[in-house]
Amino acid sequence: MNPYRTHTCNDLRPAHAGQTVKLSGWIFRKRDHGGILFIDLRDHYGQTQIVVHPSRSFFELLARVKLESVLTFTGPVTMREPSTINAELPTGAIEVVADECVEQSLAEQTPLYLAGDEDIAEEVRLKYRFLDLRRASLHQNILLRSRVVAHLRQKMTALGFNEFQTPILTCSSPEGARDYLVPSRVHPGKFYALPQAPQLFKQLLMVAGFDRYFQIAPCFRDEDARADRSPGEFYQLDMEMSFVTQDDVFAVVEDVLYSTFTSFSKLAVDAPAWQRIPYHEAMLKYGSDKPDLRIPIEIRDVTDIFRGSGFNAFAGAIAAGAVVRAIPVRAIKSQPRSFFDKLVEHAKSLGSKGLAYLIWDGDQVKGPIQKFMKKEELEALAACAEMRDGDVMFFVCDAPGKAAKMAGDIRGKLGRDLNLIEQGVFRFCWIVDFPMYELDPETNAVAFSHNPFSMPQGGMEALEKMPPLDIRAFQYDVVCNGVELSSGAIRNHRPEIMFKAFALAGYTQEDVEAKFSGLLNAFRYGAPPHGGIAPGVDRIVMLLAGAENIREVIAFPMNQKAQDLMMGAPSPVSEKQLRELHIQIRGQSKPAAPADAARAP
RNA sequence: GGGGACGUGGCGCAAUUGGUUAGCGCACCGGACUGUCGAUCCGGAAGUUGCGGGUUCGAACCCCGUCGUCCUCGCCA
Repeated sequence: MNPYRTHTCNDLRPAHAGQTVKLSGWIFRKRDHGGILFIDLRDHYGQTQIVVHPSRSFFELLARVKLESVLTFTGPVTMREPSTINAELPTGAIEVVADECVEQSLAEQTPLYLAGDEDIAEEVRLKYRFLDLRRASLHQNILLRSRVVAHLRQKMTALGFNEFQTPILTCSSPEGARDYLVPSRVHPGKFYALPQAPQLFKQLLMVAGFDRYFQIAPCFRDEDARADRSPGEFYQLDMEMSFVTQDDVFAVVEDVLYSTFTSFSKLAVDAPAWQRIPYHEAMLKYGSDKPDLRIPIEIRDVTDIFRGSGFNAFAGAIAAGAVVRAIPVRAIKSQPRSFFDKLVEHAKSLGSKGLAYLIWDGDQVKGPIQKFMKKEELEALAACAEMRDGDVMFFVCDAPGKAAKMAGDIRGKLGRDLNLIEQGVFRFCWIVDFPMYELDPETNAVAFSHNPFSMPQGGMEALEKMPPLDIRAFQYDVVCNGVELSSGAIRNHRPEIMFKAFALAGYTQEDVEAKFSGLLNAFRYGAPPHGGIAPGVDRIVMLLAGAENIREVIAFPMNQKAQDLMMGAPSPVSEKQLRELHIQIRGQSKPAAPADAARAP
């Protein structure tokens, strides 16, 4: 018989009454009445009340033992008196009367109190992650993640995808984010890089004829953190398919994500097919390429109405190439003056010179810029967003990209501050038709705007005949509630189109050959048209868990500065290790720990 | 690298905005208690207010610097 338990802490019910059982777990809470002691014994599965009578030899030990100690109890399952049944607990109708007690591991006082619901500083939670993970909310989030990953695997396999592993030690990629580098011992001065994504490998698997690839793929990028972006590493449901169009990729992703979201959340989920919003339309209407469609505000372009108007601040800027974006909001005229003032301050903090607005009040239009506007101009503004009594229209004026971004930020802030965000729903959309190229704001040169390996829409003909900035790529994002869940593309599998695409961005054929020889070589021996996408697993689980922060769905996350406070990573290494790797630390920051670190080579 | 918020016993917070011995809840320690389920009651210990400097008769509070955490911008093909 197992020496630790016959049942888990969530197994026992009235039907077990009379049986002698053995339970092991952590002491979650104690209620000591002197003449009787109740212990809530907790394990992964649940909790069970243990009753200890003072006649027992271990009564004194248990009265003093610290919470979170691990113990094993043996005794009979007993029905509780009706008045003492705890309907809140699945095991609340019974209790186990302790006849024997074995201490497995006594705990010191824990640095966080696990039975409470108080907020705890992240630093403490991260340092004692193994304790924080015992708490119900985080424990459940990690379990949810486990079930989601299992579901993704099952679903992908059912759809005919094969799971692969790809190298973790690979080579640095010339484009994209900063790499994590691993020095080579055997090759002085050379480095491996951790993959930012298995992008090239999955394309090579398509060239190898595997047809449908997927992987729950670890990705490593040395970029700074955000609330929805853990530093260092994250996971993607990486997939790639041969002989597909964009529509085929969309169908798979809609199937997988819809089934995942409906399986693991009670919230309403947009049923496929999800709406497709061209990139330019998203930037215009929502001021973002990851719009939160739960916010019922649509931005308008009103440049033409302000062009030549009496409001010189805008009219002058428009003459110099600026645009005006209007953000109409319903029924907020009664907001206090401070609301508007704060919003103006917010706009200034975004880099705007101010934030103009007009208030539709009865049959009048009021507000700081009203006096500059002609009656017909006000009527045109009212018409473009069907302004009615009580509505307010905010205006930003700047260069097109900046104006869109500011308007989008203000749209989001209004949505949050005014509680306009639709609750209880996952709103999905595709952002499609990303531009292939954009102007580098510093050099004013044509540069790739996203993935240089995407197939340009129209292929070679588009590259040869269209103005580069008008060319769109077969590139797409899935967005859910304002969170970018994934990016993907139909790939460019034709070397001659690739050379041309890179040429427009200023790369010679030799550049491309030098940087991407592996992929190019593969494409010279028969490559299938292919495409794919890679939904972010952490973000999917974050949405499903309703978590505000991605660390809430990662068992062992790093902090914002990419440190693991529990393990102490990153850490200094010994001089011996550095020598083996042919590494010498530059500048002031010498490795701290080993005594021999100071000895110069 | 820039901006913002925060930093007070183990944990979460407060301190009438510069004024008595820095207070409260939880956890902890001691005592009481035979039916609780965030037990209750009584008592106790625990603080260089992140650190360093400055202003002041007097600083948790104001100023300068510094460190740390989080949010954000840059960055994330």
